[in-house]
Amino acid sequence: MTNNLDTFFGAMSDPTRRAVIERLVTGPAPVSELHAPHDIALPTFLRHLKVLEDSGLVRSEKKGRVRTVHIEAAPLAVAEDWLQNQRLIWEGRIDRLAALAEQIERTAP
Amino acid sequence: MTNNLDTFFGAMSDPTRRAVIERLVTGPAPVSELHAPHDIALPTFLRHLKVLEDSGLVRSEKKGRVRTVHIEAAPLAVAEDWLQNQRLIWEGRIDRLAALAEQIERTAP
DNA sequence: AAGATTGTTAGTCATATGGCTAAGTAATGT
DNA sequence: ACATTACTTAGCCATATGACTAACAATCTT
Repeated sequence: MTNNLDTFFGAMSDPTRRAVIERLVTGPAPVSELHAPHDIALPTFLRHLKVLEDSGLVRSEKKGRVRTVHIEAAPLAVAEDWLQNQRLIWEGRIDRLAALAEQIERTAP
Repeated sequence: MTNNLDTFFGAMSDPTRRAVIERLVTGPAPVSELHAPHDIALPTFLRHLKVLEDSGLVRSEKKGRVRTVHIEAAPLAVAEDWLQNQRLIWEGRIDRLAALAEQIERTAP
């Protein structure tokens, strides 16, 4: 499997798509409503939605002629965890450096 | 300003670049060491580094013939915050739904 | 000084990405 | 039935992205 994070970060690297996510965390919406604030052609917008759906960030169901889109929050959490992890490792390193500095302080005051 | 998150997420959407970040959170390293584990040509790898540097995730200094690269953790934190924010909004919505359900329960038991 | 290391620059190539228009389909409103 | 709404599909275009080789430059090492 080509890492999940690939498609996630790829999906989030576009402002239109991030805006859609920002909208969807407040609740599901039909395609037309999601499209409205964006000044791009509908087909172009639909392909952004497809990217989001392919990345697993979003799902949709069609009822009648309306397709309703909703967010799938899990991938957000996965990415958040990854970032947090990196930060913790990095901070741990800082802590280690601080500890080392302190140790040097004690050894050679 | 074209959102900071654009270049950040774009930078993180590539596995090679994420691997570099994962390595760099444990401490700075010269280009050659960063390149070693990756089975791609050096020039190709250098362009990945440039993407990371352009996105502000990484900086580097050259001393003699060795260029040492180190991470800039702030962008990681910014992205983590953004994701956390989205999650909180989403969870807030869940809470509101739960509250609504509870309210309905009480109204019509 | 000669050779090995460690990048760097330049140029090519294939594919992916983000945008468009035009035309089509399936529901729904009148 | 007909028009309108709400997507869908198909196809085109320009630019960006990720990979390569070849050749160059600047340090060490010996």
